[in-house]
Amino acid sequence: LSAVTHERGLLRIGKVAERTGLSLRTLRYYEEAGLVVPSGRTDGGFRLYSEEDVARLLAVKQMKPLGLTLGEMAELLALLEHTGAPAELTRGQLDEATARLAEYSGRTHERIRKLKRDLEHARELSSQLDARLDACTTATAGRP
Amino acid sequence: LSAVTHERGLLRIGKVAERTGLSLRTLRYYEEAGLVVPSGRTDGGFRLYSEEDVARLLAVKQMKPLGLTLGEMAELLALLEHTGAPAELTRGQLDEATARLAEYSGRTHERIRKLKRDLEHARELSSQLDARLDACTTATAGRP
DNA sequence: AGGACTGTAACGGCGCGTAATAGTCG
DNA sequence: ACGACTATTACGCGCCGTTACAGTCC
Repeated sequence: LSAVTHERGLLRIGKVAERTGLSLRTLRYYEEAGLVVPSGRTDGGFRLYSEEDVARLLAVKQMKPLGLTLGEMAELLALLEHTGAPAELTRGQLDEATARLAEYSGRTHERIRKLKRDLEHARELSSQLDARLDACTTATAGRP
Repeated sequence: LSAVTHERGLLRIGKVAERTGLSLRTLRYYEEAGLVVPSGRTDGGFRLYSEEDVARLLAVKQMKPLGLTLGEMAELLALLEHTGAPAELTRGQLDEATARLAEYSGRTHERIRKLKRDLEHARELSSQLDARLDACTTATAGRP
């Protein structure tokens, strides 16, 4: 069995957690949510992740800032796969996929605007905090 | 009673929700969490918010992007109030407040870095989505 | 008096963290 | 057979959304 997993380059959950920076709990939850389902299991029941699975997990990690639910991320990933070869889709499928992509695109642009606002607010608060911190250390310096 | 609330400019929860953009549920929860407790109540039990309360709520809303818990935001607001007049604090209080402020300042800087990373990732995904969207609409255009 | 508003209480949900317990691997 | 790893189950939390039902205001 070990020979097989090594040949095919399958990883158990611990190594995957190491390489992705995601917790074991998160990996199991992603499977439960249908977001990233490991390609296999050992006879004993251990999850086995392929390199593709890992790539998908990294993609998910990158998508996190978009603020989508896990279900939405699953749909978006599927959408990106399906539209990889648009020629193989029927007219109806292509229209549908395009519409869904457009929606996610819109939400992403909106999210970017929100992130910019958040960053601005964070900067304001940061300078306010630092100013107050200065005032306090100055006040401390002028003590007996 | 109406005369009193109008004289003092006290608002009921609905108007406060309108002006802050926060939901009724959120306002009630913030009170429960000790984050923003309305200055008064009517005899019948309706919450009455002062202009100061509203200002505090808006401050809270601005702080949201920092990713603090409601309890931490409460502490930070209290900290900013207490350090408003550092001269009135004992040496120990000032040291303590300064230390706590420094911690929040550090966390804020960290958060800003994270927001920048998130924004970058969101931009990447956005352009990827838009490119795919282009490919799909182009494919659609070249159909019968 | 009636309609708009507000109160409390309770359940639900997402995205995990955190045990607790038991089984699997090399 | 031993230690390291993993499985499932279940409870908890933060931050609310969402009823359901009852009371308040003008």
